[in-house]
Amino acid sequence: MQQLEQDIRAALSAAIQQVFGVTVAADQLVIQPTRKEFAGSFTLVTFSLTKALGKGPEQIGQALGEWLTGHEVRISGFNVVKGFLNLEVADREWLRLFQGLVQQPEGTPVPTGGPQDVVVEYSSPNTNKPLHLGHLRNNFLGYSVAEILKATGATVSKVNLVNDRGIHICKSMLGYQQFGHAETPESDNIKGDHLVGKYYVLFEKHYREQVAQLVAEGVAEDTAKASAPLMLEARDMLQKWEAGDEEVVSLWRQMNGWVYEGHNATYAAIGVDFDKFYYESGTYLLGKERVQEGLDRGLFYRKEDGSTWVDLAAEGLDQKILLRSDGTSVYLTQDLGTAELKYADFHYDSSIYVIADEQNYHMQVLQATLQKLGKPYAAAIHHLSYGMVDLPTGKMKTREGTVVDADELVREVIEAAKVETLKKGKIEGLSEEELAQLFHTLGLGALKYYLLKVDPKKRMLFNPEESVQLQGDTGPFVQYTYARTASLRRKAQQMGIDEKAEFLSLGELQKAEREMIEELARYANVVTEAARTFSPAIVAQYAYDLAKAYNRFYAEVQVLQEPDEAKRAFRVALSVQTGRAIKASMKLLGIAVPERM
RNA sequence: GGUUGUAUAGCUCAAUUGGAUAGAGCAUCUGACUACGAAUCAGAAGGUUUAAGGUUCGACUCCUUAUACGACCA
Repeated sequence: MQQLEQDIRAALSAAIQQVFGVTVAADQLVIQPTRKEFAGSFTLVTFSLTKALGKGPEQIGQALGEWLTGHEVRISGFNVVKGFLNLEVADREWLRLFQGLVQQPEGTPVPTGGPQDVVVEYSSPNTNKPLHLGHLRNNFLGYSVAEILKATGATVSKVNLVNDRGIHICKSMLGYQQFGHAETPESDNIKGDHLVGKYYVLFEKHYREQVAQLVAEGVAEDTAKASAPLMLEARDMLQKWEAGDEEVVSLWRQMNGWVYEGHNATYAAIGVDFDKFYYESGTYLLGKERVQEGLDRGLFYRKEDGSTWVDLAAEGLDQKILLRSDGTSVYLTQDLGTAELKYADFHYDSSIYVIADEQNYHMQVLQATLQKLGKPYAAAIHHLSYGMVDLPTGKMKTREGTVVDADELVREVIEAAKVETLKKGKIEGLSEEELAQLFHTLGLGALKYYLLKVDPKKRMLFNPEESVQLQGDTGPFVQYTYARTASLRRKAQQMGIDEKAEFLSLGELQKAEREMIEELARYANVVTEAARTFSPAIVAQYAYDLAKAYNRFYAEVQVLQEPDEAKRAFRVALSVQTGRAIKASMKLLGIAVPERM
């Protein structure tokens, strides 16, 4: 398709030269897909040529259309509507294109000229609580973008930067010490991340009570927050941690271990993985060294209180603190260290950070600071900024207990898929294990598709009822369509139909067939665009379009009942190829497709 | 206060980056299973693209101002 469009551009450019004696570069022509209501596949917008050619838009369209049908065999017809020249591509050309797709081995990369060595950092959880709905959008996005970039032929490394240190981690540790009873995930049969999260919440609860108490006694709120006993203890614990206090570090290890186990179980359930883990406890010291380097080279400066700052006013940003007056590090400090480690490990030409848009400013500061330090890898940093997930009731808030837990949500979508699938009753003969697998595939398919179909940049609304729906623009709709093609293929094989027959001499195509080929041929464009914009939403939209087009095709033409042998084989091949394309597209979203459902 | 993002059908989202009569799904209504999977298909209805100006052959898209909601930085 990309090739065909280029050829048409070149032919149009030649036509303009021949007919009007004017040179217009092929890539300057405005070409777009023809709208459904008109005949044709490619449309030249002739408005933009009127000045250069000194003619009216209809006149230009008519002249170019006539020349092209006379000189380019692949163009079989044309029509002109106002400033639009609609070009019809010959059926033989569509069949040739289709033949090419059928013969292409699975997983053939789509070269885009984009980066070749990419690091995608995503997930990046705190080790004081379980994953929630917001993390799910992040994880699905990160995984999917990595898959999309792989499809362009790039080498992609997925990394997870674990936020395993800092005051918030101390809070859950302190909560456990003070309000816990030495329980373990085993003793209470609870996932480790949930156990730790419970004590983080308990800490916050008691801490708020202390603050409220102080405020009631007449203390100013800010002072109360800073001087509540629990906060003082947490700070004390953080200092002990930084000093390597044995008892504190050992508790830290134990509780983080529980969280890792819990998070890993969630990762396994949602089907995401990582090539490498980084831990902030392992990068903040390197970050401090970089701050010192900047200080030595006069790029950063110290204030009277001993804190270290970088001045990014020249870059349109503010002054930003790098080290506190007591010498402890801030987020930015450790991010400097992590960036350096990642580059040392992977020598990337593109480094993607999947982080919510609330950190837009922070990411600008990080990149500008690295640039100030003259780090060669700074320019390759790209912040894949995505919008937060809202609930019908508003924002998710820990305080108000409105946070949607990831593990629970996954259980719910699987259960919903199970209920609906059993209701349909089309799955006899599957074993218990196969059924469990199927419900998982469908439940996660619904959830992933729901979270990925929205433009990542945009804030989105999570509606629990809609997220488990199976009809319309949903993951299971696409999965269902795949299962249809698979079912049809099984029957065709039983009938001995050759799905790899020769189709070039088939003659005229039906509208539904032609549209199906056009959709299939778009795949490379879709991958290119999705990779360029880091947008799984484009792939989701495409998977939906494929499914929609196939179901229309399926309703309009007969496949196995078609009496003409050549046509029958062609339609089977079209179905098989559609199945392949759906499977490949869904794979880019991290979604599996079932053979039956 | 400063910076910044968003605003499209009742609801959730699209719109090939300035092109044709702004498209889908959900919800509502109508039709299609003794044809290959009805988790489907066909159709109806639903819009002053937040408001007001501007730029041009042409604006949901670009510019200005205002309003609403969000985020970040003090």
